[in-house]
Amino acid sequence: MLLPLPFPTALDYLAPEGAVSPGDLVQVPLGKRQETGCVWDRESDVPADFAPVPAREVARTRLKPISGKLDMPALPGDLRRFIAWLAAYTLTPPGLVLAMAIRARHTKPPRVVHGWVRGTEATEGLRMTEARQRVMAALGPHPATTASLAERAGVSDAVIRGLAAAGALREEVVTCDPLFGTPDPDFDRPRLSPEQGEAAHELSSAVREGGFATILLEGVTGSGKTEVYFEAVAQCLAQGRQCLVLLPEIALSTQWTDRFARRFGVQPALWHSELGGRKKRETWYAIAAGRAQVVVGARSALFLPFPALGLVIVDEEHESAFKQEEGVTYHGRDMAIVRARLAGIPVILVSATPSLETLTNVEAGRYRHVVLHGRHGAATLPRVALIDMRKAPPERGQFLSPALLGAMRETLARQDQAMLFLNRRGYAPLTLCRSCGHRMECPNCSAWLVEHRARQILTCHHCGHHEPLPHSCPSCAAEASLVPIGPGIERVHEEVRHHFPEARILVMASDTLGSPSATAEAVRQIAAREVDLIVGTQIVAKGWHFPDLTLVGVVDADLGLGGGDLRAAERTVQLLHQVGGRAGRAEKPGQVLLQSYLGDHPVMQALVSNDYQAFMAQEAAQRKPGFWPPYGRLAALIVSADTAEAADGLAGRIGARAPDLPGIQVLGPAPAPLAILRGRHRRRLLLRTRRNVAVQPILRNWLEGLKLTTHERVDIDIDPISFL
DNA sequence: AGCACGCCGACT
DNA sequence: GTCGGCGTGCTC
Repeated sequence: MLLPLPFPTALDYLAPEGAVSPGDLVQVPLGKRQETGCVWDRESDVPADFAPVPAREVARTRLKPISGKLDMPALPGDLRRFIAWLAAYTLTPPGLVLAMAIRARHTKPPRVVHGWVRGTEATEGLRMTEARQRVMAALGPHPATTASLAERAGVSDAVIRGLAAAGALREEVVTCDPLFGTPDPDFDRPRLSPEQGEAAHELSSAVREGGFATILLEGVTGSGKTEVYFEAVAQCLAQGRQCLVLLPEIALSTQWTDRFARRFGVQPALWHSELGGRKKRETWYAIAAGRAQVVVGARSALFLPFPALGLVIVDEEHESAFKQEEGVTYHGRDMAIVRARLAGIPVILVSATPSLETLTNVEAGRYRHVVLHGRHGAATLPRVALIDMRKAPPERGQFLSPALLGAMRETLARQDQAMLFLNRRGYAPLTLCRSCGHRMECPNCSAWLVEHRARQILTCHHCGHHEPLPHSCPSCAAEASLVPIGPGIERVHEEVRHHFPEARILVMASDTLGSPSATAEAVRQIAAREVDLIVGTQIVAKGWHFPDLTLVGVVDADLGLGGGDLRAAERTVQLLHQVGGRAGRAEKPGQVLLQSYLGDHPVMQALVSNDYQAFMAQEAAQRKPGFWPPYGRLAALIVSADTAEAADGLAGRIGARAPDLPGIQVLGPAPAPLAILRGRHRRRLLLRTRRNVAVQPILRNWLEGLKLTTHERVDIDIDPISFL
């Protein structure tokens, strides 16, 4: 029995012969409380790959009996194997992974919806008033709820109750869940170009044949990748199987779901962490019952109990947002592949700028490759040009160069839209005292406080700490000496307003938009041409389609390159390519301008020449000799304690017993880039191995027998992405 | 995770 | 004397 608790192993319970089978959800006693657990069978549910902790035998006489079986669908075998596999791979207690799979469902089954159908009693003997006749006429072949029937017939529910009491209406459970319509694979078949058709055929064939396969669908922004993989979804539906589509930020994806609805006639089921309460529970049950056939979700959707999963799609596979950093750390894209392998079904990775990991797997023949070369319809790729900020800098205290301002002016004069991109929220990233040099820093983290001028506060983007913007320097008490250094999106907005007072400007940032519906409204306004200029952070880079947008200006193209992150260059190219892809998606040609002080940097050269392949070849050549991913494996140990001394002490203890074996290296301990986070002092060690070495047994040996006090912690991050 | 147990300081 | 802080260990 696996319980959703951080135990190292499953526990044993007594059950009458044949009463429960693997996957069943049951109530069991634990100490003096009751817990929900999942029946786990040792043979098939525990993977051999990473040598997990063996279960300890408990004397038969001490075993407690299960309290009872819950009336809900069992977790399918492939999901159970996935849970066990992921737990072993990430060195997480399996119960915590199980918790992710059953947390949403709670113990209560969803409310049963009843509806009315024609009853057994004839209506002859009844006084058929006009209202009653309307109700009988409004009845359809499917059960209708009281509310919907009353509305259709234009009567109150009293009329329905009267008819029910007389036997003219009969109550039935509503089987066709109105929340999850049935997608129709033939609802609106698109006209595909020959190239698209061929790609769609290849993907559909993989679905038809079944079996595990990983396929990379690569195509420039606007090449119609979505339409193409929709054909694989259609094939999956035609076979009566379920399909899971993972998107990096699902809450923002109304344009995606609308597109789905136009193609398949109904909205897909949505799954993300903001989904709450009843909706979440009902979605979970609809998926478990097979009524929800297509699920679009964030990475957490990987833990849903699909009884008949036939296809997994990972859109924007290169996105680092797929990596879960808190709690159980796992990479959504990689685990999607594992899920598909364990279920024996194909998985399609989709991107305009695939990750080096994926490209390497393609090259090694582990993944298949389907490429779309052309932009759809009349659209052409945007022209990318560099603005050398060393030669033609902006005015002092400003951030937009004359060249960019000129291009914006021309664009607006043509009645087109322009967009400025800066991946930094707030007004200014640093507030500095001019008289003593004091920097405004977070009391809990080693990070600068970011000014948010609209709210008159300084805030930490790592822990949420915020304080009012002071009038005098807290260090030297000088008055009016604090100055903002560097641009944030609010400051760029101010500058744009100054230069274009007549323009309708929209600011798009995750904190100014807040809810998904606000985002959807902003996107609608842009698409409907109700704004002229957009100033935005990362959020504008998503796959939006803005037909009148012809200019994209990147305010600080160098921004992502600092910080010594392994993937900084790769990520910058991917992000800026994606942002640039917003320009010129319809008939009008698009233009992208990059403001940079590092014009010779390979990243800028790759963007200007639009040669992603050459750039990635160069990236590969840099990572290969040092066995950096994907040519080797990494695992990070984040050591934390409540004082710097304690953190150093623990890091030293761990460092001193670091494994010394051929083919593996330990880097550190070193202060983590965010040496203090939420008041905890952090140190970092990095384990690097050859690709064919499993890091899990090494880590297990290394940390075995390590005694930690309550204030000390060691967090393991297998395949780390972020280096914070 | 929750909960009990047990060991120390500070209180009606 | 006991109340309650938290650090430690266990739950089939």
